[in-house]
Amino acid sequence: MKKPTKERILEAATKLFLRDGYHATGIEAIISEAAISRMTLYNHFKSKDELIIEVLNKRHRDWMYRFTSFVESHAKSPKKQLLAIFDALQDWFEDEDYYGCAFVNAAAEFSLRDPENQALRIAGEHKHDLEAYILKIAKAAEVEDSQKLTQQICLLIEGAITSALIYENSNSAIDAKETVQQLMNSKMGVA
Amino acid sequence: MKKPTKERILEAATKLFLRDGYHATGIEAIISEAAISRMTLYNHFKSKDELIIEVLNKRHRDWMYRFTSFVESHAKSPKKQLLAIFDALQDWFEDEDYYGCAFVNAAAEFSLRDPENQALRIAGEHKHDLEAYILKIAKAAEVEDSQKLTQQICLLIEGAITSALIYENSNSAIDAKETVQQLMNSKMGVA
DNA sequence: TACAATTGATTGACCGATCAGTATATAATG
DNA sequence: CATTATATACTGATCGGTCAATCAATTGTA
Repeated sequence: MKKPTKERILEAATKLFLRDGYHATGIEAIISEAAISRMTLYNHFKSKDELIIEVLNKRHRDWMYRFTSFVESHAKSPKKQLLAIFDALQDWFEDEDYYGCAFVNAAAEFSLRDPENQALRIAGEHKHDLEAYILKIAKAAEVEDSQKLTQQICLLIEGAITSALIYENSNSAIDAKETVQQLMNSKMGVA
Repeated sequence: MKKPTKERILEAATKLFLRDGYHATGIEAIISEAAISRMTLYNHFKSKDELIIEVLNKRHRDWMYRFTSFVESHAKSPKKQLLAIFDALQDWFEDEDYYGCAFVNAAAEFSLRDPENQALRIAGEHKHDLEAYILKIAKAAEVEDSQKLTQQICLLIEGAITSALIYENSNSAIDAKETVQQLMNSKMGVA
């Protein structure tokens, strides 16, 4: 086995949490998927909750890296990067094991009444970081209202993520991209 | 007690499933919330799975009724109704017990690998019905491309639902509304 | 009006299965 | 030999679901 045990556990857990849900995935399933034994898992993580937290933290790093790498390698000018965002999403949605956003799913599954919940905190931070990244590009693109455009792009990103999952709309990323294009072309005109 | 027992159970289950999640909500919590005993629940529903299905079916009816009623009572012309959609969302988001969309949450929680899963089927049907309703209005509004506008509105609806939950953005519905307004004003112009 | 019979809803005790987590013993590694 | 990781068996708690007894209300009969 090449990969460190801890990494194997994290990858197995990530796959199952995404595919089957956080609550529905038991310890048994994780150790089976990672091909390790029970105590090995508890040697690396002190509880399932902590495993969930580490999975989400790692997912945040991995996802942001993949996302930003795609955007910056597929487009050079900030304006084109704003559109390339949706090519990155399209690339993601085409994964055979696309099961939605780990953070949106976590927000759906963990009770929002618990403000102490770490998973929810990480989910919020993830979306915040994503928004900050887009705002940075939007400002570099020198669009009319970078703040507003960023909000609109974020809305469309979230919409595309959900639509790709539930509507089984394989074009949601493309639809969102065209919409952003249309918004950037329009000279504004709120009623 | 005025309300029928079955209805009380459905309301209690709906509240808890939404707030705490489908898996995390146990039978014990439901019968406690509904102030009934265990067998009373199983007398009305043969299993938790069936209860979930009935909750979702009822939620679909109730949600669509509230949504369409709001839209149609707050705007008369189809064009204005397309914008009133987001006022309806805003109204929904302001519920003190807004915990996201029951169907999006269900899709997040139940394994998408199981194509037989009833909950996922209902979630898909719900979104399909919602889209059909919007398309009907869009056609009546005689916009340039009603099909495309409908897709865009659906993307923005889903985005607003998620953003209201995770970003804790209380303006997501308003942002989405302004975006639709901007899209309707723009004379198109894809690159 | 009286009273028993029937029926349907409700209850608390209980079932096996499975949950997250642990104790202990063994095997591998330096 | 010392240390670390692994495997097996087990814990108490909780899961969804069931059973048999009981309660309440209604009905039939006189």
